[in-house]
Amino acid sequence: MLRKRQGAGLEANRREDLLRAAARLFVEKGFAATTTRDIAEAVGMRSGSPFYHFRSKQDLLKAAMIEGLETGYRRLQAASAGLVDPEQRLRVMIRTHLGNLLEGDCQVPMLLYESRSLDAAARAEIAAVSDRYQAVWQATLDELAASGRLRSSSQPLRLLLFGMLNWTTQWYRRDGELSLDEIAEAAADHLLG
Amino acid sequence: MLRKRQGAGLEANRREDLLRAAARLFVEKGFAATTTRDIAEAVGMRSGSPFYHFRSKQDLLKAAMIEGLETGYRRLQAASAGLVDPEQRLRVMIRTHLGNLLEGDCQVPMLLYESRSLDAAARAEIAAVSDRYQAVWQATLDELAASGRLRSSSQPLRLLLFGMLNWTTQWYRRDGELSLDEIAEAAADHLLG
DNA sequence: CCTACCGATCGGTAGG
DNA sequence: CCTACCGATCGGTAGG
Repeated sequence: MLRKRQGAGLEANRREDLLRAAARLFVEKGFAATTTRDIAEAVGMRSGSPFYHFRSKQDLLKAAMIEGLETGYRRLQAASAGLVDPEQRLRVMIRTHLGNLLEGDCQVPMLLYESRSLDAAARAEIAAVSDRYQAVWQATLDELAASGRLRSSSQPLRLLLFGMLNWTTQWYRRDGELSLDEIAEAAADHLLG
Repeated sequence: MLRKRQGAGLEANRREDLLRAAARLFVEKGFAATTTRDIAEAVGMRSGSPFYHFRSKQDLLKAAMIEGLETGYRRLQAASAGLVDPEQRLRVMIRTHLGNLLEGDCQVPMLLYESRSLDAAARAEIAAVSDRYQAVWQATLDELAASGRLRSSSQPLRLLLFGMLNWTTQWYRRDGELSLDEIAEAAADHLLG
């Protein structure tokens, strides 16, 4: 019984290893340019072994995306749920989102771009998780718009805001001049009055 | 002589056809997921024929990127060069950039993302063309900052601005609610006071 | 620009 | 999770 539980735990660990390696490689080289052999090698397996844990390469992508999104969602909730003032909450959310993007080893929005490689069913599953993430933002932006602390309607604003933040994955460098705190502040300042 | 010139013209046309098809497919499916056979088929050629015009698949990507960037650069210059007021110029540049991104059939910034598939020499060539494009923006943003019409330093701002604009390729729909004019205005308003 | 083709690679599977 | 393998596909070339 104990051995059985331990076995299942180890197996789950290997699955996690594969997911992390896959996410990193998919972001780095793109889904199509990453081979399942690359992923296997990254975790010290032989070429056929990933298929013991995942049915297909697409399945690996789907699982990596969903896990990345859910981790980000949990972090966002944990950081912002207690904040009553919507402006302060937005600032914390922006900083948390940048952390989700740039402090981990998997840049989810760039991964999301790869959903073109999935079938409609998988894309729908991912869109559902992604929508939850968006909804948290929309609620706070609506709150700010209602109290007059945003100039314009809040839906196009959400899209422009996500653009500012998500595009950082294209130019941010850990050893660059700007810290995440500074970027977060600049983005928030340009949004709020 | 006339026939010769005509022949060269037709050949150049086929080359252009290949470039346009390649750019569209590379954006749509990604570089690695697009086969040279896809590109050949898109212009009615057989699988080996693209290699009469281009040495390799990478060469096609490089040429498509450079041409896209140069076309965009020309449009940007043509639209903005005559404008003296920097604020008005910035607004026109924003609108023109959105046109470059979303009115053509090749979304250059998303193509730029594929430069990871090129070698260092090709990447450097592309970076040089891209830098010229950026420099036009930086000059106008500096001018605005110097005259106090921008809140913060203008270099991080340029990056955030490009994020707002380039990310539109991820959500903009031609038949959606927002027009390019409206998006351009919203972006400009959130940048300027 | 086409025909015919090659060598390499890749996702995935059977069987243990 | 490994070994051994298959069928398909792909970038690219020779020769015309």
